[in-house]
Amino acid sequence: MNIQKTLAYHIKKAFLSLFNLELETVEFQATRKEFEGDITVVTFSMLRVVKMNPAQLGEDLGNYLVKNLDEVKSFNVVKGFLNIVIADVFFLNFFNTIKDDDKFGFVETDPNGKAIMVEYSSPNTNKPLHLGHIRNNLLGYSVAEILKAAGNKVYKTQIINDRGIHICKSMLAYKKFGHGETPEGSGLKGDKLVGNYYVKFDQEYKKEIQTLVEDGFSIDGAKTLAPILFEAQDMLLKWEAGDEATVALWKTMNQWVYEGFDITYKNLGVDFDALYYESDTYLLGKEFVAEGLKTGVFFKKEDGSVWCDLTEDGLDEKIVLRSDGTAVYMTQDIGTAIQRIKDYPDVGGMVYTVGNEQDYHFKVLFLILKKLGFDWAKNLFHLSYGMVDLPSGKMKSREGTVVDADDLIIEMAKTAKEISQDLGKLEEYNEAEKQTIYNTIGLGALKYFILKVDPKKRILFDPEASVDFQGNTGPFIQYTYARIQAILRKANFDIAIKVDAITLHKKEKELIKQLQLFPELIQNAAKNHSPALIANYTYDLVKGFNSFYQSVSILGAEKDSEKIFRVQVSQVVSNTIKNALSLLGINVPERM
RNA sequence: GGUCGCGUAGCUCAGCUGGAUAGAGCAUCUGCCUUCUAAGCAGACGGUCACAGGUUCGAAUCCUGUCGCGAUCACCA
Repeated sequence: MNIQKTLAYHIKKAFLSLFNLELETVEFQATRKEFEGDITVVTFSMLRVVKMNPAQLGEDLGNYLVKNLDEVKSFNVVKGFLNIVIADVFFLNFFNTIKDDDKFGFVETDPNGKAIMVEYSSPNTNKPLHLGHIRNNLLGYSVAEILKAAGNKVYKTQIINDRGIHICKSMLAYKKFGHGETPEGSGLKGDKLVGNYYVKFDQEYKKEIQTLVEDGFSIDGAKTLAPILFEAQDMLLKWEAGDEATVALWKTMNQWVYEGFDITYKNLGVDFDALYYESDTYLLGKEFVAEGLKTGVFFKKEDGSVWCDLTEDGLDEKIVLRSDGTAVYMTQDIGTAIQRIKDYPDVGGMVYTVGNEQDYHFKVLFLILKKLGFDWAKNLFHLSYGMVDLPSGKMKSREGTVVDADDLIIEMAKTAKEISQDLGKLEEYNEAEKQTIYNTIGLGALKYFILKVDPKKRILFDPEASVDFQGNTGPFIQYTYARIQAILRKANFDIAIKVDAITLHKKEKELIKQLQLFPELIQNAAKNHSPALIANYTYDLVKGFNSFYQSVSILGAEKDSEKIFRVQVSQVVSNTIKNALSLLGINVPERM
């Protein structure tokens, strides 16, 4: 039974015996550092029930608790706050229950429970991944891991936007200017190669506009008249009609992109359990639009387009099928959702990791799925996150103002290398081992930098001012882990110690208190879909450990029992760091 | 214009279902490596929690309004 519940029970009992009154809730908070105590009861709200001054009430309750509860050692009252000091033995007993639990705080997955499908990444196939995708991938991956740790079965997935005008633009430019270039021949990553042609298309498009403007057209007029645009649209029609050569080129170029993406995903350390392609799911979407038309969820306008009326829900009308009968974005998303439930009948809910510019889209999508009568539709969640902006403003692929994902990962490892070489602590390792550590640290810095921020907020990323490696950062946390490993390498004993042999040091008690919060924290992070909560917790834990580390000697403790206990605390802390970071997709180095 | 989100120290961010004197990191300044890894620790400096009302014993937190920034309101995805 946790201490809070025990206290709440006894305080309610105290109310019965002291005042013959029943209390509904007891409000707790952590005791502030400047006061003595481990947990604090806020008595203000109780004053509604008993009319007395808060100081006296605190005294009465404190006395009762000390008398009736072994766990309560002493207390003090400051204004309306009853600060309670918990006996060491309580913390030591707790510590003993977790010290051999490798996965302390993680909840075993219920194999019969409902699964959650987490979608993330979901790129277009016409250009390489950039910093925006990195935030998406890290968030989605992390939330999936957190949901797992909280006891859910999880499938990671993405929808690949493999059809549409965007890929046709790359295809067209390739056809016109590519001269049969291949990733193998040019040594370029497939996604980079295809991305180059997307940029090439845009350049040609702009050139044509320029020419048209010189001929006297307005800019807006020229934009709709550029011949290359018609060619691209023409290509899309050919693709939809199943034209062999076009489909073949589409397949080839998409394949290049997938191979490129796979490398980036691998370097980033993210993965997927199931892949969905828009080109496979949009037809199912159309089926269900037809279905909804019958049941009256949708209606048809005179021109043949199909709509959903959401005005009663405070929204607008939304198109779900064009007048020419072709699918729109919404059609495809309806189909994909339904397809997923068909493929994975144990899925009871889904999380969509998509930028906040699509808040409205997902609001509508979820509503439509509800109207179509799917009971799982109530368990859909849009994990919406803010954009990553550069100091110069928005990133634009076509204008080349993007921070490329692959480049950034390499850049981070390079910085890690420079710092590490200055410090010179890795002499025992060979080059390959060193490089692995640089990658771990570089990625750790990047991932932590992005995940510690509340997903809702936009991130300003300045490529000039490089990501920090000191303070509230990934490397700082990794460093603490490595530091603990150095101790554990020197102290490889495994002896059980008696709890009554120890008087807890203040810092030790703080660490155990911090550890106690971990299981609830995981649940909380899962409920809120927030890796930031995990990041902040880990930072606090690590700060606590470093403070402990500097104020006592672990291996130089006076008594053996103390030494063993301190090593064990260090061990549990390092294991918790490792597990917490794994929820953020961050690895830990044994040395750094 | 309607809707949604954000606004906390010079900068980047915490602040749980309202609670004690609003917390960290970076930057600036002071100390601490012959002793377990100084990517560290201890401390100083730094705030009208955008603004104005309201609810409450108590508001950064909840409500209303104003201002600022962003997104969105397509037969684009």
